Amino acid sequence: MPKLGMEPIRRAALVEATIHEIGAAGSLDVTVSQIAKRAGMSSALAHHYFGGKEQIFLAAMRHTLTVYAAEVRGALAMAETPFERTEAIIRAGFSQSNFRREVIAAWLNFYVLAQTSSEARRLLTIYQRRLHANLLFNLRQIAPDRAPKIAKIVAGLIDGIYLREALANHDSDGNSASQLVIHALRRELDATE
Amino acid sequence: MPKLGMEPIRRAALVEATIHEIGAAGSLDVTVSQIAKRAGMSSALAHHYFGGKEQIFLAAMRHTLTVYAAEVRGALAMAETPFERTEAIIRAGFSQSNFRREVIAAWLNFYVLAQTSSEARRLLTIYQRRLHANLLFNLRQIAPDRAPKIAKIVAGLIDGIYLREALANHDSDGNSASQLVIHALRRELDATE
DNA sequence: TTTTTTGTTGATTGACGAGTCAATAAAAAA
DNA sequence: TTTTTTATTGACTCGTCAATCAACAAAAAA
Repeated sequence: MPKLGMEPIRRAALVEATIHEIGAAGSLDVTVSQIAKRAGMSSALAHHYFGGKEQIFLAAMRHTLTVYAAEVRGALAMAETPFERTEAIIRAGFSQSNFRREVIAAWLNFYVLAQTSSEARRLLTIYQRRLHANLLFNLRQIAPDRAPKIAKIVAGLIDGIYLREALANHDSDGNSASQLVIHALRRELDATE
Repeated sequence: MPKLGMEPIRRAALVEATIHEIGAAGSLDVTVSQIAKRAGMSSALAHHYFGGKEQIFLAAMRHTLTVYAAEVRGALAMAETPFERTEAIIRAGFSQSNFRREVIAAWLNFYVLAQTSSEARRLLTIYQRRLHANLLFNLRQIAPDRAPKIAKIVAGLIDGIYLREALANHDSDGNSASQLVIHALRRELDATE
């Protein structure tokens, strides 16, 4: 029954299944068989298309990053002023979708993997640079000289508050998280020195 | 050759070895045999004293937290004013020792484990609460009403900047990291509203 | 001295899992 | 029509590893 052109479909299904399985396990401790089963194929086929486990993981990470980037772009498109755009970037980081179990698991395990996998670290660096560049570009139009420092603070706050919120015992509240970061941003911008 | 009173010695050796092995692997993907070997005993003995793998991990996490808490206490003891004490807490979070490979690995994997292990989550909550309470106590003496919000921001910044610095490509610079957080803290305190 | 407690390990069990391979089948190209 | 390319899997290999157990040794208690 081989229908041609299956490759992209299979790959997408595997990526999707990987993200789900990692979310369910909370770790990278998932077997290729589990992933393949959820994606509706044999583990041999998963190996055939991706070569190995780590490459499947990296594809899943790449996908998570891509989705996140798209979300940021979407939010940016709706904003007018540099301040609004900065706000939009912050809010995008705390959107509901980023607090889904699978996404949280993806990020946490991404960090762990970044210690030892150079490809994972490369991807993480891309995320960090992109976030920083986005913030910097908009902040420069508000406070040119202080922009670099403010960008670092906002970026750090986004990551840090996200981490705390993601692992908190109560349900994560993206809204109050955003508000907190935006508050700190205002403080920085209001200072006149 | 059984010398009595070995238990605490063995346990300590296993905890130490676990932290080293996790640091070397970057993940929790280390075998009990590896740990036991580094600690100079058979894997059977490790099981004998700890019961299982997860309990060995948790003991290692507890130890990491304990060391960190001691460091904070030490730094606090040398500070006089509430502001200095707040500064001390921040600096303790970015001390050299916290940027050692094993410590970074311990924290990152701790976060991952906190998703699924209720004991790991409990420990993490203790860390978060303690940090927050420490900051709050000192900030209350400077800006009573704004203290809660400022504490959240500082705590978030500590975690977030640490994460970025720990996974950065360059060598981690605890000093500039502390400076950044302290700068943000000043901004909050200088605001008069 | 006999018994119990504490320390210790080699050997084993039982399970699981990554990656390979040969074989099958259908579509497309020659 | 023959051949090549693409899709697909069951079965298998080789390895690993957590956890258990029987057994041995020495100190302490009875």
